[in-house]
Amino acid sequence: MESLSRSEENYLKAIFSLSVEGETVATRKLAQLLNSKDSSVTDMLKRLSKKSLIHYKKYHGVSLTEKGRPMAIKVIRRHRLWEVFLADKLGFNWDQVHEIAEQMEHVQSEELIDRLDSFLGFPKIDPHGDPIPDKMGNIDTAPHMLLADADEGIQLTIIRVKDDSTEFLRYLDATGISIGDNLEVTNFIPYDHSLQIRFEEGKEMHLSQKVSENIVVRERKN
Amino acid sequence: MESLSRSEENYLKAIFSLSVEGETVATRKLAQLLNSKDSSVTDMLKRLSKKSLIHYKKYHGVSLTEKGRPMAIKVIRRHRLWEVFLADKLGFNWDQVHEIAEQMEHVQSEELIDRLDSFLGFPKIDPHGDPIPDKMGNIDTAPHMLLADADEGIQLTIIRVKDDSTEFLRYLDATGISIGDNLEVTNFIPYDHSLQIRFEEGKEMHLSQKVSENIVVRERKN
DNA sequence: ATAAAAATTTAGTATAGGCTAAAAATAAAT
DNA sequence: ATTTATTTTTAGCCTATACTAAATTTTTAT
Repeated sequence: MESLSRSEENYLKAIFSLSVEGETVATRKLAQLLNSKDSSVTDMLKRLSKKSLIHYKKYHGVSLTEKGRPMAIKVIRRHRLWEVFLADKLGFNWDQVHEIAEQMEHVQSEELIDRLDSFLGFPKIDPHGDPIPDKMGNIDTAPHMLLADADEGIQLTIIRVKDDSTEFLRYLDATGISIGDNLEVTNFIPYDHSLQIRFEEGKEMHLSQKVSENIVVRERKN
Repeated sequence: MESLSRSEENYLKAIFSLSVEGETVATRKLAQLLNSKDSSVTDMLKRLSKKSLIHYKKYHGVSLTEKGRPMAIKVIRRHRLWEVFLADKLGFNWDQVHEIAEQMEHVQSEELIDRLDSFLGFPKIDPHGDPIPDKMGNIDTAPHMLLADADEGIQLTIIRVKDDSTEFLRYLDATGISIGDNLEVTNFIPYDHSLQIRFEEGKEMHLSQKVSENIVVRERKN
């Protein structure tokens, strides 16, 4: 039950979000995501390993342990709940909430988060569409894919974005793309991997590979 | 505009709250309030002095500069607004809010605090009765005194508490003493500096010196 | 006005967490 | 199967912040 430092929490969160079932997370990827140097990451990995929060074998990347995973999920739960608070209660735009939530997520109080959850009406997703883990650490993982990987002609719904950066979200706002929009890919252009899409209401649009790789969709049931 | 570390903010806040017009704050008092060693305080005082946030002359205590004072007030504003949020919106008791607000007060975002202020309806006081500085740093300083210093027979209103600790606040809850209560001192006992008080509704009570020194009152106008 | 007590500062040390540059291990390419 | 490129780790260093013990200054008491 010892509590973690801000840095340790950030590392766990980063490891969790880079984790893919069965694979291990590379030092370099972590350094990239955390904006720090590979050598600094190695240092911290050793510390986390000593605390049994991660599995670490020199030169072979890391994964969360049974002890570390729930702690990572807690940080993510806090982050996403605060994002909902900022957007729903304080009226922040979805491109502003991430940065502030990065700070709020480190406030330590289990009761605070439970009360916040209740105050917000037990939201299931944050403003970017990411699922919010419940108190027990259960996290919704409905089938989904990147818009970039969708086949032509399939009916899709945008369920979330992968990139939470201000720049990307402002771009989506500017082009009128939102969570919940229904659309289909009408044409995949192999040359630059860009896509032609058509929204339910008929509007058509052209998206670069980079954009379509940061939009998460699910097949529309019905 | 460079922003301060958590530690620096805590020091400024502590200096502010120990400051008395015209006097200087002693190293030892700060160490006491911050739960750290005199020598650690000396170190930090030098750093704050180098940043021109405090006036510091070796062996003679410190005071805030024109640059440091508004920064201290900002931290206090954040702290008290979060306390209101925790109590009014999340339903925390007044004895629980201080500790959590100690963490939330360090979240850096001017816009966050302004929006929070508005969301809360621009409250004037926090759950302990302490005045909340406005956006410009103006802080209400109406005449007030300690209950311990009040003369017998004067009509008083409890406007705040000096000690925010869980123990003290639980004691007040248990004895039914709240902000806003009207009372008068009926008898001062010189032997142990304790007081006999009578509430407006007639209830009488005996208070130790320690308790009466942590209750702030004003003379009841009318 | 000194001596004793109290407060403060200095000197030296520790820890968390980050960095650079060099060394070592792994992966990729001929 | 070597060589080359990439990734990762090690070694050594730095800053912020705290600590202990010793030295110094100020205050208090005789």
